[in-house]
Amino acid sequence: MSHPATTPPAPTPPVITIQQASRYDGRTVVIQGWLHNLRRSGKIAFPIVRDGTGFLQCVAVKAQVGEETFERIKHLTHETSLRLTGKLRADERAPGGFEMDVEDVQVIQAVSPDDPFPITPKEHGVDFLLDHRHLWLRSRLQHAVLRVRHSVIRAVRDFFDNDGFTLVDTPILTPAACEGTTTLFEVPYFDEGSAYLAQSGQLYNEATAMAMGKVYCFGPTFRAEKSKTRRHLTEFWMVEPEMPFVDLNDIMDLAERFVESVVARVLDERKEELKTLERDVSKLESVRRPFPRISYDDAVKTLQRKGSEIQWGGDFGNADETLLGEDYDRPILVHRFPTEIKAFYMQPDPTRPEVALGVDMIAPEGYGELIGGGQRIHDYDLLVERLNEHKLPREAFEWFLDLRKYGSVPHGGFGMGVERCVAWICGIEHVRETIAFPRMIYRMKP
RNA sequence: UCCUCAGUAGCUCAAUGGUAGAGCAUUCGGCUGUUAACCGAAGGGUUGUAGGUUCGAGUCCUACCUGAGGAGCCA
Repeated sequence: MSHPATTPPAPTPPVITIQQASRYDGRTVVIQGWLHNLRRSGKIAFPIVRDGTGFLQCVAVKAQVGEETFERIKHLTHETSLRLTGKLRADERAPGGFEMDVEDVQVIQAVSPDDPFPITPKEHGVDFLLDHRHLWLRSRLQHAVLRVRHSVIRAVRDFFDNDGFTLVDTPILTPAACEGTTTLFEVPYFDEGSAYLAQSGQLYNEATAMAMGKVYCFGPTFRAEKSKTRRHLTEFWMVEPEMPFVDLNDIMDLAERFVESVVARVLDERKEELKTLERDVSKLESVRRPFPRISYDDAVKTLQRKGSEIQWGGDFGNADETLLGEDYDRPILVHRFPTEIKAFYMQPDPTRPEVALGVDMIAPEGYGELIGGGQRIHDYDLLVERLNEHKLPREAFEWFLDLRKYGSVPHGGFGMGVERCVAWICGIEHVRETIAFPRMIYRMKP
């Protein structure tokens, strides 16, 4: 079937993302996105469009686009979805360095003026913003935080993948308390009665490490504790490496290299976002090995000198962690905590059984504990003793004891909460902004 | 669970116990380089809920509801 030759069709401009704008300088392109803001005067309008990859200032001059198109642009409402055609041009006056001379606008769905986009350019309260989290995500700061989070997660995976670790994900539905300490979310589970949402993958990691060598798991973690602070979520993401044939020093070495590499990666990949967040990047550039290593004993003395009420044997409060971290320009490693305040599986120091071979990494600037970990008990009899001391049901831990029966080796690892890491790197107050849909004690919607 | 604070227009906040107001958002008008644009006008209210004190309550008292910050616990 043939058509009579008429005028050749006009070349269709390429559809590009805002991120690609610099590669199309001087060319006519199509941008698909949402109207972020609109400034206008009588004969010129500046629609600012976002498409998920960035923000682009556009310019529509009445004399160029024509009366009818200009009128349509003038009345566009916030967050209307649209397709803009125009020529890209480098311009210092535009916030992103590039702007588009609009030739045509096609509205995909217009936001009704009777029910305008609720989040305005002015300030809002936390309650309102969290109720509208599904829309709040569109704002510049939230967009920047989630892009940093994405880079952190990629950096975490790349670090372990390139360091000889195998990803072995651990179950989210678990039969009982893994550590017997924190409160768990209970869910009905067929004839078995109840299952509990995982609060850590570590115990399973100890099994997979004996099968695979160096392993890590990376997934959501659940704590049903009624914590109500800027550092807590009930659902958060945690990465947990576990290694056979290592001691506490090896674990601290790994934690150091790991955090250094994650921070370096974000500095490299997310300059724009850190700028949007007004993060003082010099505070991140100083995050280089080696990190100071301080024993719990010395940490307690330092804290007492600084006026803390802490006594040897007690755990650090948030104020203590801030006090400890404030003298350093990088994270610090505090090691060898009193055995009594640590989990049942912590390996005691053979030269001083009253302290355990555990380590916490405390972030600077008051962000608190970033990493917690240490060496695990590898001796069968000692582990049985600890289970008894902690009044944990032995039957539930038979499989865990098996690991000490069939070729046990010294081993250990740590866990890092992704949200605390992202909050620290971004320099934001509250972990709730570091995850798309935060789950907190009094908030589960949207 | 405990302590502290807050709730007024769609949003952010004012209002000595005496007529509920401003900015933003929305609508209309003006403006050719704006940067949270600006200027003028309009519409928009059961002051979280229930009770109480008072001639009179957004304001004072009691209880409750909702939320925030912190403590404990933790990453």
